[in-house]
Amino acid sequence: MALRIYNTLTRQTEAFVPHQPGQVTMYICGPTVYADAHIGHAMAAIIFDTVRRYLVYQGYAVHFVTNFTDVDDKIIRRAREQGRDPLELANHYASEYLRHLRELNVLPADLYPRVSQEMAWITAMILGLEEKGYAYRLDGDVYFRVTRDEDYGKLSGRRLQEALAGTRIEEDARKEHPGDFALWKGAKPGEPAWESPFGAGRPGWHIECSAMCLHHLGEAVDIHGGGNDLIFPHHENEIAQSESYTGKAFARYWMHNGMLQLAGEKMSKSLGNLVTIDQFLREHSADALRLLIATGHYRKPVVYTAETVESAERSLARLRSGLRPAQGRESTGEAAEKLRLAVEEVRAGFIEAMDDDFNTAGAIAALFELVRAINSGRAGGVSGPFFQAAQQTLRELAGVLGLQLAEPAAEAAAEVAARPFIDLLVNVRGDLRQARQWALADKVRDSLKALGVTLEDTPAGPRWKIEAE
RNA sequence: GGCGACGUAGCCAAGCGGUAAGGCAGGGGUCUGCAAAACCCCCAUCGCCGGUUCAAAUCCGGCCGUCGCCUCCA
Repeated sequence: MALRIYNTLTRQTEAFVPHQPGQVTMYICGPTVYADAHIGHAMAAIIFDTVRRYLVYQGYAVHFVTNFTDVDDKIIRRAREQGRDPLELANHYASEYLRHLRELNVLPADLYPRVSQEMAWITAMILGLEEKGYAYRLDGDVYFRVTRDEDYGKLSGRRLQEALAGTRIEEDARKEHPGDFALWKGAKPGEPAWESPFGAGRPGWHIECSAMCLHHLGEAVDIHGGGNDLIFPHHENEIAQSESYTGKAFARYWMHNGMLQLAGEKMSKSLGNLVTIDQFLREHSADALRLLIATGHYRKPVVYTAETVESAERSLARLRSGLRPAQGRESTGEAAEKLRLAVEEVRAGFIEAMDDDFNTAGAIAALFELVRAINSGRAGGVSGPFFQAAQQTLRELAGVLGLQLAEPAAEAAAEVAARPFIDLLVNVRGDLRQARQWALADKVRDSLKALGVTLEDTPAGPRWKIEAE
């Protein structure tokens, strides 16, 4: 078996064959930076990070580019409201976003191009399109001529005539065709503008990604991705521009992730039903979000509720249980052999699932089987190389999904201040147990529990942790 | 109105023609002074109605319901 990917363009799952053997280029459409990013953005970033990690795991050299839209109507409006400079505002949210990505354990891209720094490439491309008859000027604007592009609509499955019926597009009588979209917008007073052969202005939304992608990754990328809300019009228009410009297929595989749903609706800035990444991370770990997302399939919507997050947290605790140290000293024998075989099976199952269009849910099922095998082995007294190898495999495969399986931050925080006092109480309780003073010992444990400290007695002695609020 | 996706146990969710993965929650047991954790066991015929097939959750048709896109959006 080898990797297969669902391609939005063909609506089929296809064998993955990159242009250059062993090398993969990925371009993922990044956010427009004008407000705090929410966990829907995080979901897209996490999904494509997982795709990337798996490709690397399979030995590909991956060149990963994701952009920032830092020139845009919404940025300008927001900046005006706050009396700030648009680019300064965009830079602020872009660096915030980069911080979020780090916190979510998303690997950094090789490059984060920004519209404001790619103007030469953008205007050159528009000029090229105009020369080929795919674009026309209109009162300082430049539009793409959709009727000139014979296969326009192939990604989203919309025919040009159909798109017109029942559409809510404001008819702009000046345009040749209602579906024509702006490549360049002439400058209006008070707006940031760049000089160009068409006069001062700024790029339309779609052209930037085409230009940056062509500039940094060449005429044909292997994987071009983003949220499924970008299929139309954004990616449809990217294809139209890019292929009209180069005469070549723009992207080999189009991948689109499903939306995060809050209260049964897509989470979005315009609907206002959002949880920001900061809000989420104040109460939960990055692992919890990554696991919640990986539990489903990337093309389907993810249901976000207090209950599904809580479930993810508990599942995570179970995954971590596989990492606890061995207790016995049986390095060989039947139980050890059983564990060794389980590791082989789990790895094969994990790869088989991931090869099938990144079936992370199946991959996680394999992880849980490994956890059970490890815990079972530990209970059976297994230790030594096989036990270590099993745990190492768990770490490694979890890592492909971007899961770190670190103990909760709350416990780490306790190490600073409360640790000596808690240890003191735990020791006193230990003495009480020695003296068979069960009632007092239980009182200490119950009191600690009430304060959020959970105490467990294990063969290796007591262990405690602080529950996150 | 057009294009598309989806409906699997209390919840989340794989499977996509050969007789239902996994997790959470729940029940029983082992261990434990008692717990907790861990381990063992139990817990669904797949929205509804027809059809194709030796065989369907999986294919086809109809119906009901949910969601996304068609406007900025990951």
